Amino acid sequence: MEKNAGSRRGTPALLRALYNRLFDAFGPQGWWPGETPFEVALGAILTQNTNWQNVARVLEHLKARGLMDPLRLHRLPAAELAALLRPTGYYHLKAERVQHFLAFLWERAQGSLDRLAEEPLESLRPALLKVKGVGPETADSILLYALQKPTFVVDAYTLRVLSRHGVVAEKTPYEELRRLFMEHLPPEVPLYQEYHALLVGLGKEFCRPRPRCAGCPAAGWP
DNA sequence: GACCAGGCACATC
DNA sequence: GATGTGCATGGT
Repeated sequence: MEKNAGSRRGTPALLRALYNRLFDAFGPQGWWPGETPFEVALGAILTQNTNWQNVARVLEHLKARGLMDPLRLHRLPAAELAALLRPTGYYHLKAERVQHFLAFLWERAQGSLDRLAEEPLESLRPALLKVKGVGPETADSILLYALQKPTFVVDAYTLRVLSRHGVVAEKTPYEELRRLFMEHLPPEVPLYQEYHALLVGLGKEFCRPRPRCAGCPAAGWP
């Protein structure tokens, strides 16, 4: 157990303090980039282990081609879809994963993210996690940002920031880190969205693999 | 040319 | 259950 997580009593205050400091440093992030829930969900799959700039380029291209649409993408042959996804890397794999998600979306909600959002988080999250190619981070990103469900998104930045500051161990499992936030913060969608976005903002700018945390505004926290 | 980027599934021990 | 590996492009 790390130095701060050891005393659970102080954790809500720690998480609040970090949030406040990040918000002061970076301001509101207004995440996730994307005009529609479908675009957000697609972006969540495409950005797996991939630079967002590459994803953004593909999303714009899809929009320009009139393909930012569940039905049209669903009808696209796998090879054609893969070719469109090429700049995001792992493109054969991602084409399959997008098709699995689309199949799920049609089977479960007739292709409508609005209809999917009618389901409660408790049944939707396990269902999403059964879709091949949708792991916990992708599922939570779709739930929080596309479907407005109060679930916390953990990603590489979340773990790196919190472990560098001694809040958790470096190899803390996904579900444990998610639980840490959800047990100690009120289940508010805007708070969860903003917090995750701020952690990514901090991570991208200051908490990179190396050099370690040069000039980080959260230095000295808590 | 090496390293990195908003993971995930699968094989192996 | 923990660890290693394949998947791949584009920016720095």
